[in-house]
Amino acid sequence: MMAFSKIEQPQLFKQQVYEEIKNAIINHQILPGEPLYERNLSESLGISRTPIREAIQQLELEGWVKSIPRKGTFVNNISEKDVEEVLQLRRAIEGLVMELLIPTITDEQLEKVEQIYFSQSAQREDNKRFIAIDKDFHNYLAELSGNSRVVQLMQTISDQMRWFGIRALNQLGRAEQTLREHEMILTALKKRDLAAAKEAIFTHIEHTRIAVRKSLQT
Amino acid sequence: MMAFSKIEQPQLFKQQVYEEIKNAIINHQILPGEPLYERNLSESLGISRTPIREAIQQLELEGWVKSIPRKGTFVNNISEKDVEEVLQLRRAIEGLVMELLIPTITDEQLEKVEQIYFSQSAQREDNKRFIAIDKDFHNYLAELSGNSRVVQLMQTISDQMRWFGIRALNQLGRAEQTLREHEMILTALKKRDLAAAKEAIFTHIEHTRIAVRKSLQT
DNA sequence: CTGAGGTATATGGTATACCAGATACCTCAT
DNA sequence: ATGAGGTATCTGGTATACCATATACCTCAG
Repeated sequence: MMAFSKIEQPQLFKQQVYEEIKNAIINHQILPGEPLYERNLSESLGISRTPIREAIQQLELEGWVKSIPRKGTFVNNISEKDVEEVLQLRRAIEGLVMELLIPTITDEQLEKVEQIYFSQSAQREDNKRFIAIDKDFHNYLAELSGNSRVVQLMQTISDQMRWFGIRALNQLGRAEQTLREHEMILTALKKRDLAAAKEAIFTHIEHTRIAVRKSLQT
Repeated sequence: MMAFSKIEQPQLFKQQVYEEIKNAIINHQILPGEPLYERNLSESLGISRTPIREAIQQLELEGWVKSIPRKGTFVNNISEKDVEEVLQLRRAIEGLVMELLIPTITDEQLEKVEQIYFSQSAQREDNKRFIAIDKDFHNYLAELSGNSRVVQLMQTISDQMRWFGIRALNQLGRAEQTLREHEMILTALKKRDLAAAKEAIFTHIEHTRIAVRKSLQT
């Protein structure tokens, strides 16, 4: 018998629409306050309203848009409060990740973390890739926590960070600072030193907070 | 001009259906593995499939059910892993709540916490009400954090706790222990003592974990 | 000119029709 | 008896039709 590869079921429309719109929001192609009309999207994408409604609902549950019955759905604003909230949450979650991580991390996993760190270092000139790898770094650590709810939460947090933080890296020296801080985390992990790891991640988040706030004021 | 009261817009079907099904799951009227067929629900509830689909999607995003394309959607199981995951998350979130809470809590708010504590104490014989007030206690603390994302997360966590923990309270003396632990938290809050508050909440969660695990084994 | 009230036309909410994949069962050649 | 293959009938996915509300604009009496 031939070696057939498993046929994967086709991706549902609603999932594709969800990704598409979310990316458009994160990349600031759709701005806060702008409407998302179902019929409009339906025509643009060449599909019916049903999958679009479902994609929009998911976006609303994740806080990207706000739907007002019989008026429309609109992209939410980013306030300074949002930044504070997300970063407070991130601090707690990544602290937890460190606690769960340290007792179980293997040498192979540490190597992979280091590898991500190196590839990020190599891309320090390319802002977009740098940010993509930054996300990988934090999400991989979340995966190593072994807690699927934490992984999911961290993904949402990463997306929101990308949304309002994409310009924070343009600040002079922020990329280098990020790399130094990631290195601190990596070093602490290698030693399996929980206190140092938590301190390193907290410092990193605090500096990120400052950078993001600065970028919002401009 | 007469004093008219504002007309509130009617609740959407999908929201009602969502509540209904979620409660049925939490109260173990629908058991893990059981199917939720759209047409079936549609007939039972006397409405069309559209709002039902949207309610089911929300339930899926929150992890209550799993939808398999063209097969059906089924109530998820509760594994010990789920208990661990939720309680790990809860520990991190409620720890954060304490950190955010202590510097800002007012005397009036403290009084309200105490009031909730008293009313829970008064209902120690009525399991159902006791659990409802327990939820109020923790959710109110979350509100005082001033972080809306934390509030929402805590609500989801509370629901899941209710789902797999409803029998934990049947254990001998668990209600009294819960009350003592809540009192510890309250005392620490009154002193604005962060370290003591965190220790108290961590102890409470750890004991809850043990009780829930025991109740799952029976 | 002004503004109350009608009206056309947006919107999302809901109901319904139809499609394709999944499944169980039946049929029938072996 | 058995099992391959057809078939009826489940399922969710998608498209479409229709409804009520919300809104902007128009009309016309004053």
